[in-house]
Amino acid sequence: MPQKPSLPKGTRDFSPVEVAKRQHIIQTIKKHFERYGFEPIETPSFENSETLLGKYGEEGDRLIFKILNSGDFISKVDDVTYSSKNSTTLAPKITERALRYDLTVPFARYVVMHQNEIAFPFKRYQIQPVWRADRPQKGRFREFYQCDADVVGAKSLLQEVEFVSLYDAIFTDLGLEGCTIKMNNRKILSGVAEVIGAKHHLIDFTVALDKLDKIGEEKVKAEMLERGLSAHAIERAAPLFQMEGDISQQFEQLKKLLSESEIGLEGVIELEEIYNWVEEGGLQTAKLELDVTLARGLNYYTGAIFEVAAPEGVAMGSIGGGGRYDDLTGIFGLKDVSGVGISFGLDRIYLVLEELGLFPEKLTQSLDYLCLNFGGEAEKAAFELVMKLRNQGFRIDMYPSAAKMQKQLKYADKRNVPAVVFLGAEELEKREFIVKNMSSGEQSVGSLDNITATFQ
RNA sequence: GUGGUUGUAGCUCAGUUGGUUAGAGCGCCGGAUUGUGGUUCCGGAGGUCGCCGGUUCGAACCCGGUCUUCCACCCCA
Repeated sequence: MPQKPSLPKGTRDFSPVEVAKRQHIIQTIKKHFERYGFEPIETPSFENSETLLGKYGEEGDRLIFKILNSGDFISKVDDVTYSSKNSTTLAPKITERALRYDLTVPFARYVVMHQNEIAFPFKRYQIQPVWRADRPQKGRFREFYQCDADVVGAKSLLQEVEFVSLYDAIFTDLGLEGCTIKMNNRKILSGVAEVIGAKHHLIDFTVALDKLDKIGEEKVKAEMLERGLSAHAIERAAPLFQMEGDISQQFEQLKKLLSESEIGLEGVIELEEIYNWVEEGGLQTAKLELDVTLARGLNYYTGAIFEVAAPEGVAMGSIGGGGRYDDLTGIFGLKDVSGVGISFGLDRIYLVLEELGLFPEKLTQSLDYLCLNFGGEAEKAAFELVMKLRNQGFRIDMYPSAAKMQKQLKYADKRNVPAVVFLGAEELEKREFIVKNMSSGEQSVGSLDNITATFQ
């Protein structure tokens, strides 16, 4: 009995139209990456487990897909480990490889391994799928694409400015106007933790703060208490909950709050400089905002942090993120290489563009013309015409058999062909053909002896 | 990983307190129309009701398990 086929949780098939739409996004992103001087690389879909494990925190490790060793791997495990039934000690012995979890850590590995061939600063982009053993939800999949651009070996804040501009250029080109680029700085978060006397609770402090827009001030404070912060510390952090005014006023409020913290002030000054640079150049459609509660994906960021939110009214998690990480390659033994990068979430951008109806109509057209088939001598003449037009670069297909016209036209309809070509016995006799526009219904006559007069 | 939710035709969904042969709309195929599609009319095909097991004379419906979907946590693109 044949089994019913199914797809693993969190994965999807893509139809021709969906692939065309995804390619449209990818092509747009690539075009702008290259315009800004980034070069493409690719890395394997799986890495050695030790390359990935421990880089994303405990939570991240849990979400990494581990690949079972091949061969008789159980017999190689010692009895103590085997009988302990402890996944954390057993797993490393039977899974020596794992699917990549993002593109940044494999990139860091790449940089370290190829450091002698690379001309620094190295600007690379990478568009490949990543895998996470997460529980799927809307816009969260177990297999999804990331589109990353990073620069390593350049400490200048000019890099951050370029990335903001790149975000703006790409989202504008995709027709996705009104995106918000939220910006924060790890140094500000560290500084705040320092001045409120919660230096050792930095992570607890930021994780709770990050939820401000979602659960509100009271609940955030409650969570901070629960996470071990003192009431006094929370009280001192009050100005964070009351940031107001335009961005430069917010910078002033932060400076006041952080006046005792060298690192905190440094963070504010960095963002201020980025902001001033961006202001000078101007953005096309995106808005750059300061968001001191932004703290996600904090694991390896050390400086600026970015996150992009879709235009208002679209319920979707962030569609892009990034930041500066000063010592990512350090874990692989290469010190003092500063890096900064951004990422685009292809799958989420797709969902947003779909929801807003922003995909160009043209993408659903896979053919410029369909040539009908009337059989006999006309079929040969039609095939000849089709081949000539293909050689000229047109996307043209010929119906493979002399089926009823009704059927052939219905097929043209379904394929969303803008125009069909008729070349039957009647036309052949006069050395002609007819071109019918499928949306207007208009027909025009062309000459077989001068096809370029019709097709150009 | 925790708690909840969902699954019936290709798609969107009905289906009464458990009771003969499980329905609709859209789509699909054929005809009206042998050289003109997207409109209309007529006809037709298509389902082991997610899967496995249990209760019952009898299960789409009740119970258990499992997979899937979506949601809230966790975390994140």
